[in-house]
Amino acid sequence: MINFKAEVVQILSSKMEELTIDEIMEMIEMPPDRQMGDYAFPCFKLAKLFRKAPNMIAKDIVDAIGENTLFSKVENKAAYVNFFVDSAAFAKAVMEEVLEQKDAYGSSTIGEGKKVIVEYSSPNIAKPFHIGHIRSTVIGNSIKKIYDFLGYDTVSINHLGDYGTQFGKLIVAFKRWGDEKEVEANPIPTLLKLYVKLHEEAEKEPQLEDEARMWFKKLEDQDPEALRLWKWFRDVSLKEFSRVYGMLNIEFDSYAGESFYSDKMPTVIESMQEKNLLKESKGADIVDLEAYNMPPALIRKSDGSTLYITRDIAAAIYRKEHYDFYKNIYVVASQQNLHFQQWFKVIELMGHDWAKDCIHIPFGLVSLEEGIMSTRKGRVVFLEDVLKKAVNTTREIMDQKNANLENIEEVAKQVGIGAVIFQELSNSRIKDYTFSWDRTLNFDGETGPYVQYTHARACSLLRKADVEVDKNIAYKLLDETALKVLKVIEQFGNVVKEAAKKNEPSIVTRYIVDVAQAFNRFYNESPIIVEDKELQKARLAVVCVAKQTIKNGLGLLGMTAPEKM
RNA sequence: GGGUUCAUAGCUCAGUUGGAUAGAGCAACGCCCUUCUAAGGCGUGUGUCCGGGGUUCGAAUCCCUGUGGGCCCA
Repeated sequence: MINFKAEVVQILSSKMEELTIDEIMEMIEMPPDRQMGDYAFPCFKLAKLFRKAPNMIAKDIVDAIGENTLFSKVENKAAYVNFFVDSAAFAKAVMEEVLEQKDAYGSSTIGEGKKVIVEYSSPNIAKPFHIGHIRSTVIGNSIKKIYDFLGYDTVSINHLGDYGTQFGKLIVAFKRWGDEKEVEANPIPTLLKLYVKLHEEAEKEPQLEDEARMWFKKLEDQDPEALRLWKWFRDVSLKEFSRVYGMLNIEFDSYAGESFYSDKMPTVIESMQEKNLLKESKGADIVDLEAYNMPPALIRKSDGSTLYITRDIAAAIYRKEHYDFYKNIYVVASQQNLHFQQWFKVIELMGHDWAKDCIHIPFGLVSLEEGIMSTRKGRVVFLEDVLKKAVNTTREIMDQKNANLENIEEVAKQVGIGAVIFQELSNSRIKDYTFSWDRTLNFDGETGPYVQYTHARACSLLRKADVEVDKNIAYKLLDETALKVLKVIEQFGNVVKEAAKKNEPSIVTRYIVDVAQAFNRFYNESPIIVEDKELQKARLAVVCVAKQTIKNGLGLLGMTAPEKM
């Protein structure tokens, strides 16, 4: 594809030897309105260099440039030099690119040969999968897909919370009050009930806590009964999680959770001892981080048990050895900021220069209108319920609008669940938000259904016209609204790179809305299927590339693009 | 108390490395389906960009400071 920006730089560079190519590249801007041109070069900064008023500099540059084939007009306005791209040349460049690349349009090979690990979702075993878990799950999945699209070799890891003293408690509770059939039938709610009951009973009967500690010890010592129960709890929980992952269409390359690293911690602690990092404090082993303005990292408690931080360090070291990652990304709530800073620092102090390749991607807190979520107080919204309700609502809307659709169930799932994912990925990660059914189930405006609907409309046009779109198009027939669509589409590649750079899927989400808005304006203003076959073909080509861009974009969010809805 | 993060329209939020008149969606009201899917399009109104300083040709954006909220640590 012709790089118009590079052409602008070339032209400017030939008129101004005082500036380097890179300096000019840095200064180029996109005007806020297309009427002002496609690229702009502001001259304010040059005032000192040329000892002239910025307006005059801009005027001189324009006079010097004269005629050019790629740009229909070069104009001076105030202190700006504005470049107007020749419409036909631009349309040709964009459309050829999309039509050639198809599903790969917007992708890149910049990540080739580099391995990126993305850890996300990571729920706790035997605990409900609630609306708070959606963030890590969906953001992480999208980040993985974005890196994939840029050519990186990605590994997705679900770091399950499947180890710790709570399993001792669970074993005790199950042995006392549990029923195998009940657990099998309804695993997580039943296990949760048992867990809560143990806490209540332990207040009256404190020796239950000791019993629980004993059973966890047995688990660590590979006692057959403890191991069997733990594994069973893990399996039934995972089965339930898998149902939700299935609805979201999310898969993981690895489910290596906390238990997987339990036997890898002693060597890590030894290595810290060798490096003289550990200090004793109140019977516990810590790494003093005062020099870095952080509280100490607690590596081993006075009773000898290890902590999350030790497990995370062991996991990171294992991953470096096993995967030799280029980047090791953690999609975990911002509450854990300090935790990550601490152990990244410990890794660095251990002499691992790859500490800088470990990245924590934080996101904000989800709360309910009634307050912060609390499973024990029953203040919780289950993710599966949200997804089901979204599908049902979609189904109701479809029954009114398009009841004859052959695969209506399937489409209702794609749209309903897509709506939840899209909304989750609409705002910047870091923002806190309050979950609201109204907002989740509203399908008007900047929503997933809006974008999918736009895609379905485009598909419908292509079906109706039933002509093959190729690159042999009368580009000059396209009018302003069509060009605006192409102008947005051209940005896709940059948008994907920007989203990866900032690890921010919402950049893609909002971009897709821009594409859909531009397309819908075009759709309303310009009849596509018209008598004039040449014009029809040109407009259909716009429909085709818009459809392709929306589809590719939705793919990066982990969504599908139905052809009918 | 320390750290961290956020504050933009009634609500939810965008706003690229400082750049031209600060933008979307929701909500409200009005218009557009005998023509390609109305989950759509068009139009109407609203801003102390949290307050105060500073940097400069230019600040919602950068620096300092104050206020208010979230989260984390003892």
